[in-house]
Amino acid sequence: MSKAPGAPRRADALSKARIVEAAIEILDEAGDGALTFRALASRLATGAGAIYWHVADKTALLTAAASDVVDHTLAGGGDAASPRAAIQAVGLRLFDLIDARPWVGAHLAREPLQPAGLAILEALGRPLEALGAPSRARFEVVTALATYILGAAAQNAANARQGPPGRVREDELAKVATAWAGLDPKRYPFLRGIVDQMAQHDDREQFRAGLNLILRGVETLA
Amino acid sequence: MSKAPGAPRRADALSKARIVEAAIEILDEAGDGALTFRALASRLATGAGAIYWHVADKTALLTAAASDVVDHTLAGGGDAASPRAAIQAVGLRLFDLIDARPWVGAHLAREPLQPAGLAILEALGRPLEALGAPSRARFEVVTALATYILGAAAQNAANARQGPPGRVREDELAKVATAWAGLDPKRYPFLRGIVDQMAQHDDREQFRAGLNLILRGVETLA
DNA sequence: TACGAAATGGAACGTCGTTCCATTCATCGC
DNA sequence: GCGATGAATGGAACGACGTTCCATTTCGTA
Repeated sequence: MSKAPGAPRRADALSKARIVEAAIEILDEAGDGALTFRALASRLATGAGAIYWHVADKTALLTAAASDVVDHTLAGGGDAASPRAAIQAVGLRLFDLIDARPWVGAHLAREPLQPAGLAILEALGRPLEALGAPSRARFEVVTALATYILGAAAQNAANARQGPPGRVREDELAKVATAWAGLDPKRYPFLRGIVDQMAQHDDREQFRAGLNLILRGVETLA
Repeated sequence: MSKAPGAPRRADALSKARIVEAAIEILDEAGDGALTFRALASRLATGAGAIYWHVADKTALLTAAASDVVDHTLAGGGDAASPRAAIQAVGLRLFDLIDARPWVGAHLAREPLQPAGLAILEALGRPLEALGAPSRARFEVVTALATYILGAAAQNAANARQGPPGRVREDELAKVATAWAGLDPKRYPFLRGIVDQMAQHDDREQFRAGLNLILRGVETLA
């Protein structure tokens, strides 16, 4: 009687959307390593095999999950005062997203050409011509921005992998700082010289500074 | 009688150096996914358990392998005409290394603070003060450079993962280009506009262009 | 020559992604 | 109304992996 061929078999029927939603919950609660087809099946009260009817494999699952949260993050952008501010805003929004959900950064760095990656390129590229970048350099400039942002994402995700429990970032920094301080001064004079800056730096500010460096470089092209 | 406690039991005795060497061979020949403790044991004509006497785990093995090839690559640097040329040379040497051995890029992006990562920061940092970067910004500048370089490394490694057989890079680009051309013009106007640049770009030139953007930005700080 | 520690290598464990397949259920032609 | 068809399900099973365990061998030393 019902015309929809996809009429649900039960109220809580499986669907790609529901699977991705559950996957995101697991990733947010317990991180990268906790996303398992068994854990996912358990949370959805089904078998692991059933999931494969809706999702090709684990990579596709992570791609869909990353695309979901990235699209949502990028959509939240109001209009900025200047093209430069617009690009900064996109970068910082992505930084904050990956700071909160490191698994996005890890996956994005591993598979850059997924839908989420395209959305990032598009969001970065729009304000670009207004910034004054010559049109023939646009490809090089967006990819440079994306490379930097995704690189920072990967490293942030790597940092987050060791110490998940909350306020231990300072301890981690202190540990790295003492490790650097113990380095051979003959082989690592430069690192020894910036130990203090390293110990006191703020990740978000560091990211913003690097982004500004690229933007300054772009402005010299105009 | 012999004073060395570590005297080899046989001529082809196991050692960390020999294990790392064999691991590098496997990685170079068959890529990331082929490095297995079983495959490694088979190549060394021993058991998987014996390897653990010399190496803590797989991460440590990859870290040692990456450190080996990165140190070797960085050591090959002659003196450059200018500090700017020196930094460009370090970047391009690393790009070529990772282009030839994508597994290095994949591991470096996943674990940035290993010995290899420190060597990269040191190599980038030395020419920096001569470039005119204010000393209080040195930390931000090196990490920005390293973030960009390691980001490009990760993406290059990701590209290499799909099509290992030699001269198919052009085909890959063409495939991505037609995919972009088929994108919804309403949602992706910018990407549609740079499809041609994307189809014709050269990876190494693109990398160099992004590096130059950052270096220009640094020079505005002086 | 006998002993203890370094070193070895193969078996075994637990977990993962994925495949397979018997079974269920809603739909559609008769 | 009623089987037939195919979408959808879920649990068992497969093969491979990283890692652990342990019986055994080998060597320096007493």
